[in-house]
Amino acid sequence: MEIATQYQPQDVENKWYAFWLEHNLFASKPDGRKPFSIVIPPPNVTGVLHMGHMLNNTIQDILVRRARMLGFNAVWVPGTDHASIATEAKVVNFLKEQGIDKRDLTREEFLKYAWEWKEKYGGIILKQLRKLGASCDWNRTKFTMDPELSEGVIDVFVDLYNKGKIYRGVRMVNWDPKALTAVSDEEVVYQEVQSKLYYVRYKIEDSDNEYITIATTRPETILGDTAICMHPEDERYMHLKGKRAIVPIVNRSVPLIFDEYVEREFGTGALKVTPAHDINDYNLGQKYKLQTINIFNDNGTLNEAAQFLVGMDRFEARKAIIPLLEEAGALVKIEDYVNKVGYSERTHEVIEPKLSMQWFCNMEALAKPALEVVMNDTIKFYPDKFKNTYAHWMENVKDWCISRQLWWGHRIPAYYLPNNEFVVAKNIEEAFAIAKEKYPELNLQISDLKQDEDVLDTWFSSWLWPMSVFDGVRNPDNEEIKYYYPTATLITAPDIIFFWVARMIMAGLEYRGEVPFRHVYFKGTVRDKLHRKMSKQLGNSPDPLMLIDKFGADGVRLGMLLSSPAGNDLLFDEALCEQGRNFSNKIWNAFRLVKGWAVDGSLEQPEHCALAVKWFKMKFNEALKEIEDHFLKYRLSDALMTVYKLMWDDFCSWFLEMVKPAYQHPIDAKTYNDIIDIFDNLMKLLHPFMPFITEELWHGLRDRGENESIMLQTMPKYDPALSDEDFLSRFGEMQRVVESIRRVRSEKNIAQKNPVELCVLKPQGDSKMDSIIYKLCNVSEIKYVSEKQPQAFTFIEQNIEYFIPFGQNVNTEEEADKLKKELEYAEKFLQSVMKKLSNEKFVNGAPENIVALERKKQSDAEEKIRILKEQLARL
RNA sequence: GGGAGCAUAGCUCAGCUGGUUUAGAGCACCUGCCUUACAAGCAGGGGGUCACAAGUUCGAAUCUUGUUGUUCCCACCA
Repeated sequence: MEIATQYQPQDVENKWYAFWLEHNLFASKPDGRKPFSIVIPPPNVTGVLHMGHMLNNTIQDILVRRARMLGFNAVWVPGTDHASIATEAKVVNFLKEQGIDKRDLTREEFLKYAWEWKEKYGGIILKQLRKLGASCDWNRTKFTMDPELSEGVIDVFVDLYNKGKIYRGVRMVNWDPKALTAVSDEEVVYQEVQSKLYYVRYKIEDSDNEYITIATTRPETILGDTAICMHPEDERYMHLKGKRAIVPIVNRSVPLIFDEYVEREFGTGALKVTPAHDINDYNLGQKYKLQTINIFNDNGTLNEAAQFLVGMDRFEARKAIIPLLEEAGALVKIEDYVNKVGYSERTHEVIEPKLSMQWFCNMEALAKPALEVVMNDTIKFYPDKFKNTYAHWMENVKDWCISRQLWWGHRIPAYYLPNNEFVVAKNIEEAFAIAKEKYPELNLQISDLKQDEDVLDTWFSSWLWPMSVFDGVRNPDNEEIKYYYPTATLITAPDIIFFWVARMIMAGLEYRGEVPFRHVYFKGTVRDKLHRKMSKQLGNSPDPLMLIDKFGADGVRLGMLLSSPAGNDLLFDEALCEQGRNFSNKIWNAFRLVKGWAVDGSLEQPEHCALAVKWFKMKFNEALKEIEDHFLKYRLSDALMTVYKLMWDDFCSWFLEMVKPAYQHPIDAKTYNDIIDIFDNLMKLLHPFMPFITEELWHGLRDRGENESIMLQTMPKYDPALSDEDFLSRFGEMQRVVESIRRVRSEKNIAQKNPVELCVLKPQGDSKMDSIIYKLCNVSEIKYVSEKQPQAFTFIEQNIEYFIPFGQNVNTEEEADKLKKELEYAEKFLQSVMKKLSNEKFVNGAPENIVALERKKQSDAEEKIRILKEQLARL
């Protein structure tokens, strides 16, 4: 059989993914087994795969594939999120490119375009996930605006409204003047910007020439000022109590108020108050019953109320107002200033605080039990440091603004009546029925009801995701939700802990009385190796599909995971994928080697092979224990590294070299079958990490049936009965002897093809272990001697002297130097041990076994020193 | 401004309730090898006063306190 020397992943990966789909191996239905479910954090329907998704979904796939092989009925539910702001913005831009303005469209027309756009471009990301090997049950693919999911969202809204948890009210909200919608506090990102601080003086009313100077970063809002505020204990302004000032340009008389909110040290200690356009000013306005003058239109231009610069954009107005202030003699000075400005996360537009009528969800009652389940570890966070962050937010939770002034999303099921009242109901018919009963005097027609124009915040559907994908909101007693809920593990990023994780917990407890997941694994941010976030502007974000093309999906999966402890950032470097690819190739070649051997059934199994098999099985078993422990703690990188070393070092470098038959010689059947068994188990162990190559090689190892897959095999399990400490330690000693012989060969330039003799200063040895030394080291003879050997390279293992005689060629000086170094080391070591042992307090105070250990160290070191000194003397 | 985390080899990280030699891994690096599975490889090697200081202890990378540096979260002083 011809097998290429280099592994070519492309064909293999496509072949097996198609095979898995064809045989429906990702599909799951409730049955008698224990469930293991994961719901995908739904990516934006318009999104394309980036490195963050790669990491996140690799982790999910590993957990799901492993669970399947551990005998769970595992399901991974895929889907996408409608992402109202992001998607609507994309559709608006798309239409603009075609010369269509959203404002010229009706809601229905726009939504028709949006759906068309979604059908055409949406869900690309799910196709891309297949390249990664994601074992999602694709038949279950959900979209947050699917009819049944939407129905659930509306049900929840109506229910919370009826419970009094949802209310409508005027509040200061974060307004995005580009998207023309309110956004939640969590969707605002603050950035430091270089700006200016303007000092402006206001004339004191009824005074000759008295002024008060304030400092502001937003002079254009002067047009909406309705007060000046100072600290009540500020000596400089005491005399102004009870007076009024004149706002420049508009010449409005406003009161001077005093409140402790003002920071005396900042600026002049006097603050202009614009209740309509600043959250703090708004609070002052409420407290002192100030007039509120809204000078902005929704798109951020100045309106009639401003009187001046009407129609101008807020940033233009900020410049244009300067000459007006100068003209009025009000501008005192301008300073450079660095301040923080809030931007909309989605549109990157500067947020404008705005008073508006919005819908809110009261969080207090929902938050309480949700905090508790995390604090008492009903839900476990990995790493658990995020409990702090979570607790802090939950304890200070504020009401959630859930309305968005958009069209793409779940429309709020509130229906307004001609008398300005409204009713909340699942649909217009129900609303009509309620309204008729409530207001018989209105003689209502159904056409009198006008539905609220706003849609719900995207997270108001996402928070139901672990329930809604199993239709558990609409239909809470169905078999699926009862079987799969709660899900096993949520894999997500810490930056959406409040947006999403916290709210899913609230919704789960509210609607099922049960947590939505047992564990939450927080992955880190994927950054480049210079610790910068991946971004389009920097161009430091590699295209995942190109990486897969270059290194294979298995290689990339490994690359993602090689350095990614939970909660730590992943510093991505293509070199990691290269390492993954190299590992694929290593496995591939191990396979080539094994498959290249001829098997001779008549041969006896040699001693060294029997021993090697015994050793590897034990080693494998030890590794299983370690790996199981790592998985329990979600230390996936460590689990992977354990498998990696088991495969590369123990299996390839040691085991295969030990059992490898001489060139063009056949191997005995017993050993061969053991090797195939071992290889088989290694593939199973590796499969969750590298699904493709393991499936390929698993099929290559033995004749498999047409429908067989490694996915359906049982994961090997740690067996405590198999471990034999004594054997492993004797084997380890032998390995160290082998390494020492190699070191001598390397240092003395003795080629592997030249056989050497090994003399051991010891009455007798372990012939079994010796058989391996013969096999690995090209040793012509191992002699047990009672005399030290002259003219030989020497080394010491476990205080036994070994000699490799080499005639006259020994450079005594060099050997002596080496021995001196070793001696020096041993003496220093002995000193440190003696320091401890000569300390009476240590000998009396420390536990016996620790002291005994130190005494053992002492005698070992003394013995070694004695041997070294003898050797030196002989030289 | 408030809070949390981190600081161990060139890089990324392990190191569990203090004691298994004088602190480990992977990558990178250096030396020698195209040896018959793999140069995407093999064999060998070098590299760290565990951020700093003090304390607790017979004993500290590990516990306490302080200092410095760094990251993240929350708040949002015009």
